[in-house]
Amino acid sequence: MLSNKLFPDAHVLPSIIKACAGLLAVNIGKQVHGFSLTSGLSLDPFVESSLIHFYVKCDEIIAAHKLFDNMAERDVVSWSALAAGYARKGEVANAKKVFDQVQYLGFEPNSVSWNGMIAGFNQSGCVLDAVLMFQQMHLQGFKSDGTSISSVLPAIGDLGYLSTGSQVHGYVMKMGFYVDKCIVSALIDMYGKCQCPLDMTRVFEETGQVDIGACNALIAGLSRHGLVDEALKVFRELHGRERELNVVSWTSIIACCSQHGKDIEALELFREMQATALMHGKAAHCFSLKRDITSDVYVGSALIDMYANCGKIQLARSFFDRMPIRNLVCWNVMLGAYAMHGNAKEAIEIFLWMQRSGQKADAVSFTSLLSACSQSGLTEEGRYYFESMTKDHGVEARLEHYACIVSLLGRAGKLEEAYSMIKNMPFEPDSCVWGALLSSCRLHHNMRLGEVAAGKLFELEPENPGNYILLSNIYASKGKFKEVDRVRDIMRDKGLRKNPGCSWIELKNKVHMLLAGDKSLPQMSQVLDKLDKLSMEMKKAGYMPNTDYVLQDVEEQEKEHILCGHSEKLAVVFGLLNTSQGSPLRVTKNLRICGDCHAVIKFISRFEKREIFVRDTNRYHHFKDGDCSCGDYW
DNA sequence: ATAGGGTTAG
Repeated sequence: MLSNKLFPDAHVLPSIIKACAGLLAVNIGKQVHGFSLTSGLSLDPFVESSLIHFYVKCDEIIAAHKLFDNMAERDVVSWSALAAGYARKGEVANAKKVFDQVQYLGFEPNSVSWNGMIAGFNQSGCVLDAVLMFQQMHLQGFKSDGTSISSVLPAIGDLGYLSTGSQVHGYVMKMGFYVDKCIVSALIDMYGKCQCPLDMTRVFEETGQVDIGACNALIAGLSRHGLVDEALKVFRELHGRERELNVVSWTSIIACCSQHGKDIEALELFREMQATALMHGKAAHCFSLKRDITSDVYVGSALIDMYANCGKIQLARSFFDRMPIRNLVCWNVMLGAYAMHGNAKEAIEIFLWMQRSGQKADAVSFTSLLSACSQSGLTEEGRYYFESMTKDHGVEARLEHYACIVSLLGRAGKLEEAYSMIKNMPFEPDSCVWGALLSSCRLHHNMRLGEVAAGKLFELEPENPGNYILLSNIYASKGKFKEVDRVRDIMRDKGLRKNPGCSWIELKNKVHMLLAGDKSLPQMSQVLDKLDKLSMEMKKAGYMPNTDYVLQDVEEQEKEHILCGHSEKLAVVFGLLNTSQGSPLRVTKNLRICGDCHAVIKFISRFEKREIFVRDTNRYHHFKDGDCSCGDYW
């Protein structure tokens, strides 16, 4: 238009601004705002309210409010947009104040006003306020329409309000809303979240139609209940009918597999998706190229997570720094990344930055923050944030937070304090909390509390071999071999075996799996030779094998263990033999790294001049020049 | 003519 020397007027501008809001094109939108100011078109009420909405969508509530304050006349639309904006930000008090003001000034809130509030509260996770808004709407005599219903259902699901959900379901039937695809999907989602997989399936079957949204909701719901095979079946049926699978279908099923340990299936589905997507041709390809997809909040968050999981924490951070927009997930992923690497100082730095940016922290943020403090021994900082969480941030402590704080105190040797923390918890401690205490008792050789924790764990999860092993380790470290045997007997009677240790290493695009005492590896004799040579060098350097950890491997497998060593050691040496001098090694282990292996790998990193990354179930260990990033605090 | 609200995944 401009290059044709045509001047935009007050009719076309709102559409342009709406498009900017839809694309979250912040900079272009601001340019259009500038244009409307210089041209005088900003005085038009339509232009003004579309601009308010634009700023609300781009999460710039302050800019939206400033605009609102300068308006000549304010109508229902502008009031509602502002109220919804505060709801989106999770500023509940402000949202309600502005919303009440609409009625106080004599305006009638319409369905868009109500629905905007419900949707806004939903987006900021204020799900209880979303449901209350819905109920208030009814109390004031407003009938909910399809939009209100599909907005409120996910909130009801998050809260697990099954009876409210069923009431809404009844209302849906009465009003004939079953034809609305969004509502059907939302109902399936709600029953899934309310632990009712049967009602979920019933709704899906009752509606008869195979809508893609409903299928996707069903797949997600089945996945939530661990019904992976059923989810795959629904997906395959959908796929087989040559129906249009959308990106949500693929994402749901891939997530379902990767969240339930089917990593290979997840990767295969991903490949299959790419092959299918190729058929959609150039249009999709051009779209993803033109749009810098790595800066999308979701893609970006996943990339940060992936690089952090692969040990490339600096790369993860540089992606994070370049994100144009960051949402809660994005911040939490970065916090979690630092927690996994035990970088508590950086985690705290990110947390403070998050506060300055106006992003509210949630329960997940604090889990990472506390876990980071616990990993690094920042005991006082961890205590401070645990208190501040409820007091200053309004986040109620959950089980996982107690598990973190117990582990924080326990690692620091404050076992009695950790125990009294458990005793004073406002709810029943679960296996994670007791497990944190037991691990700490193992670390500090505390038999008395170790027995208490183990006793609880044997009730809570009698089939988990890890707890028996930990208790027997405590006994072994105290020389109480009778008790060691007693625990071993219990394990044998229950038919439990120690989970086999297993490590992975990726070499030349192939993942190699190594088991403790594995003989199937073709290069095993070379690996053992190398290990022998390294042991000799280590002894020359004054290294003493840690018998504390050898004691955990009594019984038949003992000989193999001593001969072949633990899987992480094998994987590291296997990596040494198959990579060029000086290149880094990355190993993943299915259990926590063993203390003896930890010492050996420290030595190897210096002697062989290699950077070695080992990820265990708990965190990353980054070995370099004979030291580990964990500072031996673990 | 022009502005404001919805489901499923990460």
